Amino acid sequence: MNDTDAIIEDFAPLKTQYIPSEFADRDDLQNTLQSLISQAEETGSRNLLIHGPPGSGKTHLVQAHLKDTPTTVNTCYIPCTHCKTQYQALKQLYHTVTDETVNDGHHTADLKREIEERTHATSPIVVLDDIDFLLQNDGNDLLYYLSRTNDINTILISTKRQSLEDTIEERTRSSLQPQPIPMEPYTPEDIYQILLQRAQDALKPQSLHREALTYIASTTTNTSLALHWLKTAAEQASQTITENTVKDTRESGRRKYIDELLHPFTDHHQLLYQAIQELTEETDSETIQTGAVYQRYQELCKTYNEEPLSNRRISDYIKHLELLQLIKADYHYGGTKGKTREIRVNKLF
DNA sequence: CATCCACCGGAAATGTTGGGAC
DNA sequence: GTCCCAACATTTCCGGTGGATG
Repeated sequence: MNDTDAIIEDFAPLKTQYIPSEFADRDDLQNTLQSLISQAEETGSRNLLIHGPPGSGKTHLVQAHLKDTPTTVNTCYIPCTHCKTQYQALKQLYHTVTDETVNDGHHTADLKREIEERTHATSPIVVLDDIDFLLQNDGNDLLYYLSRTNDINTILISTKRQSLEDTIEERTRSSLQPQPIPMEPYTPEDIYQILLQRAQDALKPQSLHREALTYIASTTTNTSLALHWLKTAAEQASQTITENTVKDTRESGRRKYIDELLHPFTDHHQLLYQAIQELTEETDSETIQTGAVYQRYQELCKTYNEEPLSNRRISDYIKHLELLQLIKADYHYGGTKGKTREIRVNKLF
C-alpha cells in the first residue's frame, strides 16, 4: 500500500470526473454547447441530446460546462443510473429549485406542481445523464413533463447511437425536439494527450515512461477505461510506470472500470455479469444463451447465499448490462431455439 | 400445415414504504 | 392509531416469436 505514495501525489486527476483547469480538447463542441445554451436563455427553451460511445467525453463535456455556468442559473445534474425512476429524478430537481429535500411518499403531481411554481423566470438546466436507464425503467413520463414545462431546459446524454425516436412517445418527441450533438470516439493521440495531462497533474515527475501511455492509448479509445487502467498501474508501480507495468495491470484495470460501472447497480447485476463471464470463458462458441445464463446465475446465488430473482427480472437486468455496453444481447430467431437472445461479452479491448 | 422450442416482454398482481387526513 | 393512496420493485401470468421438424 505504501507503494502508492511513492508515485501518486494527487488522486483526483486520475478519476474520471476530474475536470482539468484547461479543457483543451473539444473546444468546438463546448462552444456549440455554449451558444445553444445562451440561445436557450433568450428564447425560452432549447433541448440537447448528446450521444456517443462510452468514454467519448459526453458527461465530462457537460459537467465542465455546468461548472462555467453562472451561479444565477440553477443547474441540476441527474445520473439516471442512480435515479432510475421519475420520482427520484423529480426529487433531485425539487432540491435544486427549492433548496429543500423531500422524502418519498408524495405524489409526483405535487412535486411537479411545486417545481413549476418555483421555476418561473429562473429557467433551470436539467441534465439527464444515461437517460436510457430511466426510459427503460419508467417510460417517458418524466421527459414528457419536462418537455411541457416551458421554463426548463434539458440536456439528455445517451450512449445509444440512435436518437430517442424509438423509445419515446410521439407527443414527447414533438415537444422536446432535442438538438442532437454527436460525440465521436477519441483518437489514440487524443487519449495519449489526455492521459499525459492527468499524469502530470497526479504523479511525481519522472515516474512514467511514454511507452506506457502509448500502449494504453493504442489499446482503447475509452477515456474512462484508460484512466482506470492508468490509475491501477500507478498504484502497482513502485517507482516508475513502464510499458510492462501497464501490460501487467491490463486485466485489473479493466476490472476496476467494470466495478465502477456496476457500482450503482445491485449485487444481482454483479452476479449476472459474473455468470455471463464464466460461461463465456467455458464455452468455445461466440455466444451463450439466456437459459444457460439464468441457470448459472441461480447457482451463483446459491453459493453467495442470495435469493435469486425471477427470470423475468433478470431479463431486464440483461438490458441494463447491454445499456452499459458490457455485453451484447442480439435477438436470435428460429432454429430449435425459437426467439431468444444471444449474449456475448463485450471485449472492451 | 401443425406443433414445438426456449425464451421475450407487456400487463396485472403482490408486497412494501411513506405521506396525509381523520 | 387507522385507513387509504401513490410510487416502486418484483413476481406471476400469458400470448407472442419464426425456423425446424414431422
